[in-house]
Amino acid sequence: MMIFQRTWTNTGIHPGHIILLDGQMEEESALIRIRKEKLKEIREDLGINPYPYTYDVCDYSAEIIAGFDETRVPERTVSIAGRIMTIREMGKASFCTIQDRDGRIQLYVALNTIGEESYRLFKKLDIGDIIGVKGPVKKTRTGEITVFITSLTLLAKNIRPLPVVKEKDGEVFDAFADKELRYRNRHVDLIVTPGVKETFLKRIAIIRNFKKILDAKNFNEVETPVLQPVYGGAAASPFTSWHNALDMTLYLRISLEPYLKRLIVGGFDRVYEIGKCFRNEGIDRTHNPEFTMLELYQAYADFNDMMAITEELIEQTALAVNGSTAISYEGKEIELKTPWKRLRVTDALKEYTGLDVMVMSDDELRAELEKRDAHLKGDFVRGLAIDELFKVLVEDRLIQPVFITHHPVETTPLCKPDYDDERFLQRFELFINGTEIANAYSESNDPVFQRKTLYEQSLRRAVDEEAPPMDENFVQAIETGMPPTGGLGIGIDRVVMLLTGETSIRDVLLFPTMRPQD
RNA sequence: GAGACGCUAGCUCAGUCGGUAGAGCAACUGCCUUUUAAGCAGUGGGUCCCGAGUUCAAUUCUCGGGCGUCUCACCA
Repeated sequence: MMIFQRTWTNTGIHPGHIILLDGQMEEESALIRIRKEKLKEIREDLGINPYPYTYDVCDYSAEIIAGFDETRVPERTVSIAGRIMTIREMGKASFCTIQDRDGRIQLYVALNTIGEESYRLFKKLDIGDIIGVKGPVKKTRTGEITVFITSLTLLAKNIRPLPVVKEKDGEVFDAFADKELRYRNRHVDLIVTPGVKETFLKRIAIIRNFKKILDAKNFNEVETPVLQPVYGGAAASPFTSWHNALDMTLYLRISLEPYLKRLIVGGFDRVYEIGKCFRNEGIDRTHNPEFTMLELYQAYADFNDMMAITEELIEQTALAVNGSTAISYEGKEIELKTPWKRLRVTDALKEYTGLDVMVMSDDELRAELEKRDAHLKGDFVRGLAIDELFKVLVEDRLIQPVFITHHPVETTPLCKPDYDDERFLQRFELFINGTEIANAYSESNDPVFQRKTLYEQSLRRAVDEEAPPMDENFVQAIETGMPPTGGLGIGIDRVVMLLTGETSIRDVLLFPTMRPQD
């Protein structure tokens, strides 16, 4: 949309301009002007309110078509509302297609059936208008199930024309293709682009199914603060805000973890939250500044239990929304059937690169990093070097689901070390299609250890600005006594991408973050 | 953060080796009572993203800016 700033010699509003909310004016296109004139004619000449209050919707397109019975006499009469998507006018009779909640259905509008008054109204209608109609359902000569309307009610007049997308035999013509326009005008995209609404319905179904599974396991869904005086639970740059009355800085959360663990301490044995997290970092195909995480915590459980839950959530949800565990993504065939392979970080490195980091010296690790042009933030730390080598050399080769386990202890302060080798953690990350989908720990609950590691992590802020600051209240919660706990985080957007076949996170977010246009 | 590409009518796109632009759909007028990318005849519609420079002349060339898309690097 182009915005023009003009000054007018008189103070009157030029009739050819629309005032925008910010006081600027948009030059009005002829298309909008003509539709506003029709609006006036509908009100004044026909005496019809183009924006009435309700309509008695009794039927929906998909159900009418699915339930059609050709032998039924007399025909079934329906009452349906929707948006006009096509109009084919033939003098004293017309066909049009409306789109409702579930899909599209054709209407037949004949002068001698609906009468002169209604036909005059019909002739003033445009693609994009919302109407309510009643009438019997019949098949046309060419076999299309059609409502032969006997009653027409205008429910909302459109004055901003929609892109006209046509379809024949599954082929789409004049698609609303400009991705920028689609993201900025998602309401239009949802109306005119085939498949978009279905993608978001699938997203809704995925989240609903996750909740169903967790609720059945007696997890309690909770809500924790988005605005936090101290952020933590991940290594990331936060968004910063300011509370006027409290005269203090508040951060938008970067993870759900710190408050969910307080609830475990408080006696909720099983909690989860599905909510937005915010990270002030770059935007690309797989990253949006705000994104949705599932985090769950289960008392008296460890990372093995989290693996079982992860497998169940993903496999069952794939079956629920796709009817299959096999998915095709970017031309790759991925099989989500459980159980999934489990591989230690160090074994994965050995398997995919031949490097046996268990026997390599620090200097050898350093040399390997340099060879890949990979760099650590701050001083050399052996565990971080191993983790970095894994990220650079192995991650994107993990196409089939695999639990990568036992990361070096230096990668996070929030996880318990493993029983028999304290250099490694009881942690896993789930990789599918080269992307981290989930991350889980046997959560650290040793308060002395926790205070020490979080303090050490806060010191890393000197070399790594993404290291979170010390969270005293969180440590005190752990000092109160947290039961042994398994914790799991799943990137919802990435799961949705995987299960819908979308390759850009923006195509699974209704309203991706966009820069303002001017 | 780096590179490539794009921005022309409401939408999808042509085009101008520098002389202010076209098509299809949409719109408007007329015809048409079973069409379906309906059809036929006609009409209108554009600060060619913004700014500067070069030039008699810039939508086109050069530079700068804006916004976006894609790829690469980093964080989930």
